Amino acid sequence: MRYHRTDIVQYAIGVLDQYGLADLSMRRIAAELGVQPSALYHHFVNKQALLAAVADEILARGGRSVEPDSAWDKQILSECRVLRNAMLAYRDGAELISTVRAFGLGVRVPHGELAETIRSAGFDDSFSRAAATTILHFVFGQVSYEQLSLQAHSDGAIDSSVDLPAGDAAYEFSLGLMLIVDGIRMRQPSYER
Amino acid sequence: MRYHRTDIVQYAIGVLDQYGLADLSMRRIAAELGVQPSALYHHFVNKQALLAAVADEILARGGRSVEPDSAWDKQILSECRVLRNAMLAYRDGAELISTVRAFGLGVRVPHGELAETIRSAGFDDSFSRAAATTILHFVFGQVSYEQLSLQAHSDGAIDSSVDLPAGDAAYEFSLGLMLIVDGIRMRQPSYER
DNA sequence: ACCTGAACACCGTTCAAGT
DNA sequence: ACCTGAACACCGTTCAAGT
Repeated sequence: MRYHRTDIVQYAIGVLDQYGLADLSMRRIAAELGVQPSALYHHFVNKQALLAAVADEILARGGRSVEPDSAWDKQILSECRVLRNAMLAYRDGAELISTVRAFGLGVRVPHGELAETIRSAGFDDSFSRAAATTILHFVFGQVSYEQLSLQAHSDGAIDSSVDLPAGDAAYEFSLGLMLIVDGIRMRQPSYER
Repeated sequence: MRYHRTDIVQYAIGVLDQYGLADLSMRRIAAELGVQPSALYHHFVNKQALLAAVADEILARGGRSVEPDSAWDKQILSECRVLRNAMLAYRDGAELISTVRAFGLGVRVPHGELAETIRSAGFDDSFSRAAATTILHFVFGQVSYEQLSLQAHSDGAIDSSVDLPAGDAAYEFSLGLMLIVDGIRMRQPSYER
């Protein structure tokens, strides 16, 4: 059997979802494909590049938010919800995306869309980009934590004395996002009371 | 030579600062101590526990914010600045703390203080905790990213086509924090215009 | 209480060679 | 173009045994 980059990414997503990020090794992916580990290096320069491709595919599968012509704040909430769902759809999805970003690799995270949406509310480029970054930091942190506590409840592997969020995750997500969006709105030139 | 937990943590911080988180291995710490790797397991059940201790020590060295009796929002900014400085003081400090948190281990992160400060502004427990969590997600994400781009500029190891923040990190930090704090303030029962 | 020495079951990556 | 086979230089962790 001969494979392409895309086949490998599909299998890798399967491994991720079944075994988790900690067990997403080159050797395991290779084994799953019925191939020698070294074969993967014909398709990806290294493991980081493979993980980046997996991260991009997970985000791509989540789709894009298309709120026709609703208000900028509704649009942001919608874009973030799509992003959150994309990550929640696979085991350790948020951790994977965070990890790839921590490598300094480019992941097709919707920073541009968010910044554009904010700019459409009348902000300049520099502010819009910074605000979009703020939103993304929150989203990745929140969803990673959310996914961690999901896992903590399913297996017993996590120290229960720490007790994680526990509160309604979807609520916490909306609340945090709303705080940031409100903070942005307050800075609109046209903002009154 | 015989060591205690605390000695090992000191050496581990040295290894972290010199070689980075990726090279902070049990074997390297042991080598630095002039001891067999297995010796470390007499002091820590596993690597995660050792990393958690290192994370706690780094945060402890950062100290605590003591803004006598200034306004709640100033207090929050101060607490976050202290936290940021603590992480920036060591190579990969923010990544380390994020990693330990991702394990589901308890790190002595100032969540309680932040929540208490917010509660002092007149919010209920549930909201205060959620808002504190929002702030921390932002802070860890932001400072990790900040530290990544510091590293990207010092070595050439990071894909320069991705080009990271580039903007003034301290400014971005303050801005993001301010957005969240403003969002919180807007929800104060006593808030007017 | 603290450590050694040896082993086990893994990693990511390289490289010559095959088809 | 895609893969094998073998090797290299690492990991974290366990465990019997030493002092």
